[in-house]
Amino acid sequence: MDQVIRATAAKANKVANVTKVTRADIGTRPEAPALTERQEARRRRILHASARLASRGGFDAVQMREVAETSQVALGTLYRYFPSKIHLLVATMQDQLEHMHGTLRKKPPAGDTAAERVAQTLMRAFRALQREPHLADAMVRALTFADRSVSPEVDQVSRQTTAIILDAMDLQDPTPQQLSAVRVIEHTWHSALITWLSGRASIAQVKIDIETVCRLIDLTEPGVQE
Amino acid sequence: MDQVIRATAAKANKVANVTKVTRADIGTRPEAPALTERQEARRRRILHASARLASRGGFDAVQMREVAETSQVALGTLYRYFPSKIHLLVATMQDQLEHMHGTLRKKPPAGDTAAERVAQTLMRAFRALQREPHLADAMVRALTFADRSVSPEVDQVSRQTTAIILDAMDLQDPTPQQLSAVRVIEHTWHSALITWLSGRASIAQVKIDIETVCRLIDLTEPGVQE
DNA sequence: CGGTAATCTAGAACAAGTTTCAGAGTTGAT
DNA sequence: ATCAACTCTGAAACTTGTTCTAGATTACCG
Repeated sequence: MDQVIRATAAKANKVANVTKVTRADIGTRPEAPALTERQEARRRRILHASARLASRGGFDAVQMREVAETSQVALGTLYRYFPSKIHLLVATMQDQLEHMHGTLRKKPPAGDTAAERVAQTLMRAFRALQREPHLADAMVRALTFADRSVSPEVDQVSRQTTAIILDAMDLQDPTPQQLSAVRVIEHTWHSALITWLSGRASIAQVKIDIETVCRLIDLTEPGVQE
Repeated sequence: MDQVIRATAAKANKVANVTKVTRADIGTRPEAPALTERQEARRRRILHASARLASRGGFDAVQMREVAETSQVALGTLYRYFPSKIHLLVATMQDQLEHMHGTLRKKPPAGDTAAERVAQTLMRAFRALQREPHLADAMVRALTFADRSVSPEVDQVSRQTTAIILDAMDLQDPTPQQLSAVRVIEHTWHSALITWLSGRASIAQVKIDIETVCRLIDLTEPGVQE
């Protein structure tokens, strides 16, 4: 539960004795340290195992030893690819989000206002999550539990989410106010998911919350106010 | 990290063999199983130790063995009062929230619109959290990481937060729409705190987010629309 | 091809949350 | 005051995330 602090400490160590540059975070997307084919395959196996275990029993069912075993990789190797369980699950989320974004792109939401389209898109995503509630649990919990050492990866997830919402709004260049609204929508989205996952809010309630927050967009949409 | 599942399982067991009713959750407020004076004192010591350790190093610094030692209580006893680290930290949050609510009540926010008053109140709370960022970290992380087994306690925290916001709005009987807005504000509040705590958003950014979401209130305030 | 640095494996070891247990201490009702 | 039930203590044990180590394997450079 507190292993994160140790992960952070370790990372600090690595930075400290820079004798041999150990490349951190093989698992992260953007920089892509050019993986071997076999490495890419390993990475894929790991993410696949992670998602499968998560689908079964959520956050707690993703046990590092089991992920390693399932993906036929030594425990140490797993940790080289993903420096902590949280990193692993956040990476899993990135992976799933990409799928999701692709899927959503195919059927753009039909709605007159940007608010409607965004609400519709989020509800579509929500229904997808409902099909794999355990997986959703694992990913969302990891995301909100992540500490500073996972910031880059979490940020990446956040950017991806923003992209999905902006896509739904179908805007060329959003105003700062609209970007603020998008931020708030993301906040609401995450937090509402959590309350649903922990059984404190119904699906209907989440729907209402999403629709409510999406009205914020209307507030900014008319645009011509200068 | 996954101990929560075991805690849940254990609780299930307790429910299962109901030969001797083991009273669960001494730590929870509302039901108040009538604690002895000494028990009340223990509970207080534990919460105090928890808060103190959290203030030092955040979530990870609150180690159950150390909390037990500091509060002069056996480990088993600590677990009898608070069935998991998460329970303990959520209870700590309840405790702090009570303080906070009391403090806020003394100086009601000055503002013309409900939106302003709420934003002002939340920023005041935010500044209080900034004074003890580690404590804030511990409490918020526990809150969002909590699973179903902690739902009642988390719900209690949520109700308390709602009360604070409604207080700031200064309404007699809010409409369903206003309640929705309050829910969304709470979502934003929590999620914004997380992004700040994990270093992904600045204080200024949090302020903007809060002010943005508070505009939702204006949307519903005029009220006379039937 | 040969050598060297990086990577991978198996497995032990460590840390902290959680559980368990036997015995000592309290409490409450009679 | 006394007995039964409950609670507390101290310590060991167990689980799972994380780290470490020594010895294979692999990738790559010449």
